[in-house]
Amino acid sequence: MINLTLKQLRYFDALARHGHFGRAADACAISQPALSMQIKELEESLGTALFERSARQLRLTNFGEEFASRVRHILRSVEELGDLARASRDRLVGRLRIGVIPTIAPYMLPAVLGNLARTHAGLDVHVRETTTSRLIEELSDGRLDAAILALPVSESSFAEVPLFTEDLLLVRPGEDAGRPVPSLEELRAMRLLLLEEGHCFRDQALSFCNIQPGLTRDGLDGSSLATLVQMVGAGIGVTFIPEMAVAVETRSASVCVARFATPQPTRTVGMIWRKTSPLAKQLLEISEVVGRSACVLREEHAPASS
Amino acid sequence: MINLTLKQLRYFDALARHGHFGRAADACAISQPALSMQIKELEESLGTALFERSARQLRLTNFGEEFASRVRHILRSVEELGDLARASRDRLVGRLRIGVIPTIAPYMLPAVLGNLARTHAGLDVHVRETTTSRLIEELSDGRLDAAILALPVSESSFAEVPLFTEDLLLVRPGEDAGRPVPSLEELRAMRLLLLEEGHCFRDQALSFCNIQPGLTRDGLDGSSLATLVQMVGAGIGVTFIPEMAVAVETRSASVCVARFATPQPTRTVGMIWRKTSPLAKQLLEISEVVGRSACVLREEHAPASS
DNA sequence: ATTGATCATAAGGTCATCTTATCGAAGCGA
DNA sequence: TCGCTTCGATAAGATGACCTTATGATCAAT
Repeated sequence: MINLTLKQLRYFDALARHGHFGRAADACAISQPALSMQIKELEESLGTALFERSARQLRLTNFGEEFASRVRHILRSVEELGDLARASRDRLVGRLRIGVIPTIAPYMLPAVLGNLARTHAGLDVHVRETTTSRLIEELSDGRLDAAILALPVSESSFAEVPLFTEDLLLVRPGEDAGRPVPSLEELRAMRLLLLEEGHCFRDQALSFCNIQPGLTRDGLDGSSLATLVQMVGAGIGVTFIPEMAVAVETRSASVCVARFATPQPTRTVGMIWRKTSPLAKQLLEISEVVGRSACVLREEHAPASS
Repeated sequence: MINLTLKQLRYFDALARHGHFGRAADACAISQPALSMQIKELEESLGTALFERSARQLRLTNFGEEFASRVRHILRSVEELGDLARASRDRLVGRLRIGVIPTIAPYMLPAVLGNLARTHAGLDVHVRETTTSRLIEELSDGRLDAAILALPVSESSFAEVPLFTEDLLLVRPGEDAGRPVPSLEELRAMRLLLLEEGHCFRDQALSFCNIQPGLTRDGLDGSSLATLVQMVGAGIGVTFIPEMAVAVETRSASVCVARFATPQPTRTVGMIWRKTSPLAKQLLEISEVVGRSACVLREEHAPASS
């Protein structure tokens, strides 16, 4: 097989343009013999003459003409590789695949996406909403670049950045407004509506109540916080929601939201990515944007601390 | 400026395809460290990571994906350069610009072009018809690849190949048929019709008659052999034509053609090209095709020797 | 804890490529 | 016709790019 080098093509291009070994060599910042030799080698490896050397003039052969036009195209493409690298070196650009768990996505994404669009124009954000375990799996094998979920994740291969910690609040039917916040024992006696298995938020609620994950009493699992809140509004039971969901979810339901006595249940929302990700630096930046978006969100909508 | 090498791009492509340093190195027939180093250097010169290296897996970065697709395109283009060279190395292909003088072109070209089309399919022949001096000029500065004309040309920078030598015949009005062929003295007394200045055939005729080129007596120069023959048919005078023109030019005119006594006037038709032309080898081939075309032509149509 | 897999690093040798110096051919002017 | 100049090719030596083998580091799996 022929083994051309870009160097040869660059020299050839210069010679084709200048039509003069000496000047072309200058243009390439090499000596004339070096250029002569490379051109000779190029012609030998092609098995064809590219130039016709007469005493006074240097001319491209028929084949050389065609060759030159292709070579120019190739050299341009190679230059573009460099441009592409330069462009993507500084700012994060292109596709960013980010996963978010369902108890965060609907509340944070609008603000986050809005802010990212402003701070990282040209970033093409793809969002995937699913459970923590799936996010971790997809992150691991490169189908995602980052994930926003409840910490801790404790995977040593991931970098973990906490964004903020928020309280979990109790949602009761509207008529319970004003009643004292139940103690843990009272809570355990109430009908607690939970998300389906697999949602970390379910586990967090159970953990707060000191209930073994296996020992849930009924099949009244909801597939989203919205569903749970609506069920609460219908008087079926009580549930938890995180602060960030309060404004959205309790607006249109006849429920009331109460803050637990300290120690309140909380969850820490954070962002994770593969430690090996070359986007690490930019992801840290992005995590700040995300964090700020979320704080604003929480402070605007959460009920005052009790 | 960035200085990429094709080698790096080839290695990168292999690594992108295999996703494994060891196997990619095998595919490139080099050792794994050699590949590692080239990839590292490539990434450094780009200033961006192309791969994300985790313990177990090798993955292209976002940028790497885009880079890979462009690199593949470039590598394909480079391969095509090789193909192009291989294709044009063997058979002469592409444009061939050939010049022919006007006293040859109309008679030889039909046969020559036909034969070339058969023997050198894919050859795109461009014909230019003009005087010897212009042909030489255009050949010199590369606007033509070869020329067919009357030898000798005596330019040391040209290769000269004689194709054949043909006799020049006398064309007289039809009623002169059967009359003895005039001697040189008688000929000089007759009204000799000639081509315009610049045509070598004019000079050849004058030279045969031993007339100084400056001393032509009247303004009855024709711009083509056809014109001259028609004028002879009209009884205005006599003229010469080369054997190859006899069949074409005397068919439709009331003229008769006579062969001179030996030593007959002759002209040698040949082909020339720049000695430095890389087409030299193929041009020699072509000159044979041309020569054969012309011989057949002459033998078919010329009147028998007296 | 050990082993195996995998990629990075190190050290040394080889070959490609560069440089300077020089040659050879050809055009050009005296 | 004889230098003189220009231009590309060639030669020889120096440098550096690149490859190889050997080894290190890391991480996962046993």
